[in-house]
Amino acid sequence: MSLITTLADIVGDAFESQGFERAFGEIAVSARPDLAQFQCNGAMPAAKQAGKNPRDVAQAVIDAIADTSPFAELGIAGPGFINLTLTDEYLAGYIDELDDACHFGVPQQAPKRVVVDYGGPNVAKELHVGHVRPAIIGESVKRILRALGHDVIGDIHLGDWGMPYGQLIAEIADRYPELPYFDEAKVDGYPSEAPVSIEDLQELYPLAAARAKADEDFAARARAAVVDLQEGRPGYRALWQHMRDVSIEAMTKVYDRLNVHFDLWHGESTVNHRLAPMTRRLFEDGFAYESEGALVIEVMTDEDTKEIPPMLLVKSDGATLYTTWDLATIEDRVEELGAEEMIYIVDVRQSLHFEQVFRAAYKTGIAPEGTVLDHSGNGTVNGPDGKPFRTRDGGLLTLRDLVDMVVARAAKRLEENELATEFPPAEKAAIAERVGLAALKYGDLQNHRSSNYIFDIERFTSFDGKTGPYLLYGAVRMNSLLREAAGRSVESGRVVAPEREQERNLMLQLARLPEVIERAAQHRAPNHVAEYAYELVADFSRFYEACHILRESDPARQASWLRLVETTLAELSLVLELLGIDVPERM
RNA sequence: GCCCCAGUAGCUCAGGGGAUAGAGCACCGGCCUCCGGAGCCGGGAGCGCAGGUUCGAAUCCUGCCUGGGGCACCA
Repeated sequence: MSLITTLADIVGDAFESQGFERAFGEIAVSARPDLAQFQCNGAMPAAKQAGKNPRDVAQAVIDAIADTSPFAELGIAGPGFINLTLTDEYLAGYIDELDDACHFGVPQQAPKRVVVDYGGPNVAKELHVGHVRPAIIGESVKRILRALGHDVIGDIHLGDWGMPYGQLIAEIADRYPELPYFDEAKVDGYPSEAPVSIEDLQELYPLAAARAKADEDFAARARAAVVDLQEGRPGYRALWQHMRDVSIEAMTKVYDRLNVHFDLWHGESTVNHRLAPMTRRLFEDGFAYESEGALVIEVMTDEDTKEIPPMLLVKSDGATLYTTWDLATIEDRVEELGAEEMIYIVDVRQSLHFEQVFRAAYKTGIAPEGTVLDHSGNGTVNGPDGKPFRTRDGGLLTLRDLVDMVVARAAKRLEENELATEFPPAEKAAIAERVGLAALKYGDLQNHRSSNYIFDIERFTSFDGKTGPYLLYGAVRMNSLLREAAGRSVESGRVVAPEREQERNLMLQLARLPEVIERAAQHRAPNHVAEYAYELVADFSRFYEACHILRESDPARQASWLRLVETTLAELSLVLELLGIDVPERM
């Protein structure tokens, strides 16, 4: 159990014994570390409720604490804050038991089946800077929920079923009419080799899209191709499958580099078989009705004071669209995956879309009561001008180029600082890769998920201050210290009561992980974990300066300090893993 | 026009109805006979405006100003 919930139990018991709800015993890290380590604010609302004096209530609660042995100090301050400070022995005892096996105090919750929907790139288009946030944040959210014991499935939810693929099919048909995919008499036996490479697709797609705008005849053929594709015309399906496969192969390379991994590579197309039965049922059950030739679902209720437009279910030309697919995907996740919770890490600008889809899902029973549907939107990466990031010529920066840029900058910095110079070139390159990615990821994750931030490569790759490289440096230094200790046959032992402030602060910091993870999970906001990683390393650095471990003459204290380093490294490793940041052995 | 989001230090950003609002960068000043100085210690400076709710508001509510985004047959 976490330290803070242990304390909340003790104080909650005391509240209860005085006739109050035990929830008033909630404990927080003190806002005034000069006065106490922890605080409880419950006496003030409790007194309010009972019509009593808050300081009297606080005193009564303190007097009612059954076992005061963990506390060095218990006091009242201000209007009725209960201040708590632990004995050093108690704190050391708690830290002594912290390890991987007990998840560093992180409570394991009743597992829920959760789907995290993140990534969402389109087939046939190269990943670009706009995909970096959902990828990094989604991966972290997935890992954070897993750390709490949930059963989490990460699904990339590819954009693979819309107009773009009709346009591409039409374009390819025009250019290479001799390909077997366009022979209507043929129904199988298509080549296993893709007729187009990912580079071809990336070149063809913008051309086809532009052509569809300018050439009505082409646009009509593209629309017809979409309908044929969705109805299962074998040649089109085969060609589409090639496009999908080569795209996945290309994006996997980039995602792997980012340490982003999906359990499912589902997409819009995955639920194609559900579309017709679902829309038919919704119409028959009276949920969907005709409006301006299209089929829509009313999602506004009597309680709404704001206008919310109906959700478009089927277009007037009979085709489905992304709302239909997203609704069917909810159905699929409930029925096939047993999902109880679906979290969408998708651009915040999609919020109206999700609002409509979620309302429709609840209203129609596609999402059973109690299902959590949550659009936890991400913000954008902006350029120095505060607008969404563009290359110098106004184009979109590809994700691959972005990663290359950051890694190259990291490599240059290593050189400038004459670091890792004696390592073999391959290791040096691997280190630059990790430093660059840590810089990129930490630069992203330290911001709140939903806020936009300015991408500043110089700042992110800087080796000073609150950056990814600083965290790696901390971890590597701990590793190096432990290696040195092992070389001198110095062994770790039981954690003993801290003597110095820096030692005590590090212990208190180590004890905070559980509530950090819970808060991050609750808000789907990895920046809380990112902030904690920095604080942990910073507290370690202070401890490291103040307590010279290898020179310490008292063997018990030395063993305790070494143990503290081991615990810190283990916890930091966990935290960096939650952020998706890889640590090199040395650097 | 309606709706959503944001406005916090010179810059980039955190911040959970609680006490004296925090970091990093930049700027100024210290610290290696010592485990990795990518470090540590110290310094100044801030919640868009106006009301309201509350014992207590950066946080909740209302209005205004500024910026960004979104408003069915693209995704």
